Amino acid sequence: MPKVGMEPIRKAALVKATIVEIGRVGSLDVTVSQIAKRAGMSSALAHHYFGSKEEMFLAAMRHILTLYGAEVRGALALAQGPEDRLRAIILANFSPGNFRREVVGAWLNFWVLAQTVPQARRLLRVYQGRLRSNLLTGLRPLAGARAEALAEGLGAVIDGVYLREVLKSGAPEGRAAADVALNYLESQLKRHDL
Amino acid sequence: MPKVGMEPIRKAALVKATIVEIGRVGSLDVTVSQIAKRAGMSSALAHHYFGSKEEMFLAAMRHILTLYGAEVRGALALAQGPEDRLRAIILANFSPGNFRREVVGAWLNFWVLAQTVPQARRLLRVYQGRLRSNLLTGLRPLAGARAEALAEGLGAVIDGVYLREVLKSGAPEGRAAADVALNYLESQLKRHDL
DNA sequence: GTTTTTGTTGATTGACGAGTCAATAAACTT
DNA sequence: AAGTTTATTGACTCGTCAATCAACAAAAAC
Repeated sequence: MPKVGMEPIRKAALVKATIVEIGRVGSLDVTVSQIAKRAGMSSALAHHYFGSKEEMFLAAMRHILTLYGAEVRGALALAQGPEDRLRAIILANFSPGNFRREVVGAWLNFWVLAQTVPQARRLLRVYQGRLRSNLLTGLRPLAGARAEALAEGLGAVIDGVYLREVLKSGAPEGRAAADVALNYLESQLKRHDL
Repeated sequence: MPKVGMEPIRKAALVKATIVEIGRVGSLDVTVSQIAKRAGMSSALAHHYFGSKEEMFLAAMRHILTLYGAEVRGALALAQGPEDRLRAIILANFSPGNFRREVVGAWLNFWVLAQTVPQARRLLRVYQGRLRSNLLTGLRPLAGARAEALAEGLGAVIDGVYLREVLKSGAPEGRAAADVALNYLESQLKRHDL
């Protein structure tokens, strides 16, 4: 019963299913059939809408980045003043959502893909740029000329802490992870006074 | 011309070829045939010696960790006093060798694998444990009770900076990356005085 | 000098998977 | 009502690849 206007619905379902499957398997070694099945359609239809598996992966990443961006934006909307903004950004980066198996799987594989697939690299650059500029608006009033270097460092710390947290055994503790990054920030800002 | 005592030679060649191929392709999507060909033998022989592809991957990781361990040990041997030790460890982590395409590919995929393959996770734990204990012997005299937390943080910073550095476009600057980590250390130690 | 162990590979198996195609059908257009 | 667009899938193609096997050869052991 072909209803018209299915395209966006199907695409959304496929994107979601792609993320879930990557999380389930832990790698990009998922078949289009698996994804399509989870999304409740035939693999032929998946190909019809996305053309190729790689397109599906890229769409999935775009979706992850969209969610991430929305979360950060939401957190920033409530923040008052530079310190609070920075705090909000860091906490958003370690929110529970980012520790869901699917999201973790997506990020790790995203990094692998960014090595070789230009599209993926571009997306990663978007994420890094956004984070950087968000951090900068918070840092400039507090650190002046050192803001640039600090944003760089904080970005790296956030990624590193996240990586450690998701690869340790046991349930990830987002709050503890965020504290490491917050601590970095605090100590760097204190140092500025010297 | 079957010479006896080939096993270690063949295995070493396969491990090396595995690492090179992973680096070339940028993912674990390498075939046993590709690896065997690069190592100058038939794929059947590769299976003969390693049994399965996964075994090859794990052997390759063990090799990477061995090289890494040797480099750190070598750097530590020359270091005098805690500050110098810490400095040596950080610099070793950002040595040119760690930025070779093959090594980068191995690490990124290693992280992906650690999500799901227990053996890989165990190996990663070995690396983290070694780094942690190395850092601790340097940190304890300088930071006392805060040594543990600092080692944790420094480990994360090292991973994060490395990740950023290898994923940026353009040739990686190991020295600049190391400076971020050194800077973190310095600022955390200064803070201790307050 | 025969048997066993070690090294080696071409050929094969068996399975799986990405992407295509032809066909079916409902819904819009004119 | 005829034609076009959109939705949908089962069947198929074509390729790949991990793993196995049978066979051959040299060395070592007995």
